[in-house]
Amino acid sequence: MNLKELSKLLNLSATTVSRALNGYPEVNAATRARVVEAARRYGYAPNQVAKRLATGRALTIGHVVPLSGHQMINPFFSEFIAGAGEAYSAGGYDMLVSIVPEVEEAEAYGAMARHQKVDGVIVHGPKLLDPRIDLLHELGVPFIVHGRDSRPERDYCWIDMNNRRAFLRATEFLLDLGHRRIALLNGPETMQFAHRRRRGYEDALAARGLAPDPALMRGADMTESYGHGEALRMMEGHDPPTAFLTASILVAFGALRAVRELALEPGRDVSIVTHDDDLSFLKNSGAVPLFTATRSSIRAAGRRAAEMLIDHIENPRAEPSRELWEADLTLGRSTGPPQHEARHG
Amino acid sequence: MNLKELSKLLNLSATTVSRALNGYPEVNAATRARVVEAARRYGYAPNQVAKRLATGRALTIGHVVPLSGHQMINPFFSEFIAGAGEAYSAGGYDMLVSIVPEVEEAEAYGAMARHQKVDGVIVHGPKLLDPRIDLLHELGVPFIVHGRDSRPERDYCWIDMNNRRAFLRATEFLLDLGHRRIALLNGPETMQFAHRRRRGYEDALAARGLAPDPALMRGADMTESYGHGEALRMMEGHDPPTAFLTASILVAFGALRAVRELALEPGRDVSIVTHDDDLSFLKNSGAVPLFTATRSSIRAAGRRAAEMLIDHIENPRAEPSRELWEADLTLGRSTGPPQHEARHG
DNA sequence: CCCGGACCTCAAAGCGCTTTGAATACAGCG
DNA sequence: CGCTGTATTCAAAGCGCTTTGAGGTCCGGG
Repeated sequence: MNLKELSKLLNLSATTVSRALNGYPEVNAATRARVVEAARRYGYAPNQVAKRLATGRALTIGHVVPLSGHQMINPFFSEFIAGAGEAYSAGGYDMLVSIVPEVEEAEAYGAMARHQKVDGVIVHGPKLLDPRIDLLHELGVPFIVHGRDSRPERDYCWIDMNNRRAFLRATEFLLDLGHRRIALLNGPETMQFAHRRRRGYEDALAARGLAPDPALMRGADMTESYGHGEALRMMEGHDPPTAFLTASILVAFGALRAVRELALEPGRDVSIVTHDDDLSFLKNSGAVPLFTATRSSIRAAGRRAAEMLIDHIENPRAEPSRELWEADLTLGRSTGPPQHEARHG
Repeated sequence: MNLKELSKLLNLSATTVSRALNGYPEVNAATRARVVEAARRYGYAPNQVAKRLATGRALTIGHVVPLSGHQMINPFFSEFIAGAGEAYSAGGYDMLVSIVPEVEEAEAYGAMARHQKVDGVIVHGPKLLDPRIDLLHELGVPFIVHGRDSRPERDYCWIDMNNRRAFLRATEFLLDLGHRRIALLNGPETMQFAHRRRRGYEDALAARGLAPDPALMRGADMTESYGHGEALRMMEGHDPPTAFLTASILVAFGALRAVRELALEPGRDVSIVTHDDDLSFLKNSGAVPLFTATRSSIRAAGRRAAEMLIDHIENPRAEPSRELWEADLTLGRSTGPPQHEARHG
């Protein structure tokens, strides 16, 4: 059933039927009712492809998801799009996802734009100096960055968490408890967010006159086994840390497992603070949460990012908008004063 | 730059340019070279929307992802699409993702099909008697089910893991070690896959003349905290299990955490066997894997499902194909004979 | 009774591509 | 030289929708 057939059935022109269904004012209320009813009865639904060609709007937003070097797909991605999906539904947009090896990432954006498949794109996981931002500017595609470049003064939309401050506060919190040897299990430090987190960590140490110890700092894809492996290695080294600051709850679970394997009590023998993206399948759960954590919902960010992008698409002349969210710092069961200080201080 | 402009520039008709670029044989080799070069130089890329309208093919495959009752997004989904994405790239297809509350799931398939946005869809997570299968048949949309209905004799494509046998083998393995009180931390039992897993578990028990104990069986969304909570409760109950069989590595990590909190040694005091979907961010890692597990890569299944669907779309008259994969059973560090038997047997 | 305006409806053009059916050019053949 | 066949190119129609610009109808005011 297409528009022509439906209008024939109704003895109306395609124009009128189209207008009736799209809510244009210049059609008689009785006619509209008749059209809507017929469309319902015959199960007519406009062909989106034709509609897109005619209107020039794709009503689609693109996401490019890179597979990291080790073919890992970012587990936060599904959480982000769960949020974005809500905004898309509300705004009548579809979501197009392209999954590509990391090295083809930029090209994937180019292809989406040139073929006019999408009205806008979301840029995930910006690197330190991210070429995609210039690329998208050149291509003239509306976009929003989840995170930001190191040149945020440039004219583009972004939504980000205050990574530096979150890790500054987390580190200060551990320092206040008396910890001096605090390990950082960071995300991949080619990423902007990880870079900022490290700065927060280092700034907090510096403010107390402490120098960061390279032996206590790592950066890598945020997996459970990374957290476990690095925590184990550090704890078994000489002069082990008394606390860990981890970049994701996945890493924190790994570190926790290492602590338990060493027959130590988390929160007493070793402290763990983590950033928590509030993943729906890995909750920081419990009446008192398991982990002391800086928390910012990645899903909420996805929802908001989608809203902002839609807004930007529909009002292209408006100023690019930015939002910087602060993370909560919630107290859990994984932190306490270091053993040594507790006994003697 | 569109086709008309490019052909004007080349002093050729749009027909010839289109054919040159699409590899049709009836165009002179020299002409083709000239066209291809010009397209490259001017950055011409055909408008996909127009192409789709003209050819009647969407070159897009749809995924509908439901948000469960508690708004949880299935973490396996991202892993599945990572695999599927590879097949789509290879076949020139795009991936359209629609994220909807569970109750609107069927309607989302209907909308994709009626609006002709997609050439086919993937059905995730079939329920016991899944209405989507009939619906898609009626709508005439090619589809493949990841999993299967309880009526698999009906004519549709599917790819599934032998869930029943995997859990049968896992249970038998624990029984062979001497375990008699084996807890099952299953997925949501409205799902076909969880239902089959439970049958495997029960069949294995029945074969040894053991009756399943309802106190040792649970089914729910497969989260870490579910695994932790249920394992803790069961261990603290009277007549606790000596082994756990869990439906996902997420649940297994939860159970492991509970075991450790009780100061018990996994593999010695309590055994854990899990199914492992081989998630890239939650590896069952180690020289000897952490968990004894039945393993089947959900990502590989995604890749294969996409290939099969594309095949089905391009050869609609062929018989619907099915594949049933067997899971490996790999030995890890989380299992051993039960304490009591070990001492006295 | 005529005219302007409000209201409703329509035919046709256009979105950018593919594909059909026809046209042109040229070589080879009898 | 006329004819057939092959190789190459083209004009035009069509995919299903929106939108423009125009036409028709009906009303009240002059």
